[in-house]
Amino acid sequence: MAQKRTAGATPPPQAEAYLQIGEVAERTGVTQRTLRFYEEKGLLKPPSRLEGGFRLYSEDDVKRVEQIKRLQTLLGFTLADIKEMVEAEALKMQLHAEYRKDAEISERRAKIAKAIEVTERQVAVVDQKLASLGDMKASLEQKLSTYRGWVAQLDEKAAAGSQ
Amino acid sequence: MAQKRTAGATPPPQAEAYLQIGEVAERTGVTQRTLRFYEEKGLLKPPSRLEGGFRLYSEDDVKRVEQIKRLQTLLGFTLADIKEMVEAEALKMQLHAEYRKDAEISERRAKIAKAIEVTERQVAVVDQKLASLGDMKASLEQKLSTYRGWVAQLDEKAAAGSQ
DNA sequence: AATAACCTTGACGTACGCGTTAGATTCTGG
DNA sequence: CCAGAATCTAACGCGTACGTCAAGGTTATT
Repeated sequence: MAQKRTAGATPPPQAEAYLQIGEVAERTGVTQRTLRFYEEKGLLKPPSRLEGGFRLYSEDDVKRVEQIKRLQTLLGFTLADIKEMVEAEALKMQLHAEYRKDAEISERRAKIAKAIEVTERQVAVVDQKLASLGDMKASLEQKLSTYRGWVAQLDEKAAAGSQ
Repeated sequence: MAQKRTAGATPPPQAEAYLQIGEVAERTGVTQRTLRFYEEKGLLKPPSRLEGGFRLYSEDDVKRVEQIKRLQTLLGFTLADIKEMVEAEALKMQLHAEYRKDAEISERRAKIAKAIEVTERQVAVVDQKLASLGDMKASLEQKLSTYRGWVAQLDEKAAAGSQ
């Protein structure tokens, strides 16, 4: 066979735009181990595979990895937290898929209500962090202005001494 | 001896306002183990002791523990990061103590410059986190409004169906 | 002086988030 | 068709941030 073929079990959407794990690792700055680890932990959906078993990632997968990294390193969420958020996202997709089908309306209501609840909790957490960070920034700038005041005083003394 | 006496090696400032580790733990919500751990790691200065070896903490120590916890749990800094910040704070105190003494002016300048540099880096980090959190909040609220739109649509259908 | 309540220093255990081989398999270029 | 690069699974290792005994010593109370 001259062409790469994809596994029958989990074919990629249908386009040519796939990425192997090495490329994803390079583009996202995480290691291959980390990508497999996220998959194990349910943070990334099991990607499609080549016949031989090589993972094939989509651009969406890349975006999700970047999202995970931001949540983790910049905002200090645990992977468990992030998994919850990812699952909420999956739920949203599920809702979207059901949107045009004739599912039970009350059931749809319940799911949406749940999604709203989860999201509102997330907003509350983010608000708390924003407030804390704001306080912190204020106190840091307070410190900076104190330091700069000291430098100014030293400058004055130096000027007075040299006259 | 009818009165508790403090150890000669490291007497507390001089007042009666001291706290044993259990009280500090209770007031800050961390465990005693955590307080000793922070001390081991240099995040808390070794507190004074009673003759028998019991740790005696000050109100300032309590505040520092609370600060550490905020930095850690809300903002996601590692203890190593926090140690750096605490040391910067110690440097500030050192500067303040030297402030009225006749230390070398150029040396003082250098120390202040260093403190400013460290603090500015911290501000930059905080700004990045603020920006990320802002983005995140916006996208969460975007999601919320999408969900609420869905609910509204369901409401419409229900109203139409019941007429 | 006995006893409870609190504290001490080890020292080993644990959960999280990956790092690091190891050995086999698969893919790509010549 | 085969060398060499990329990937696979499995499994043990490691740094961080503590938890959890264990075996005592100290302080307060009676």
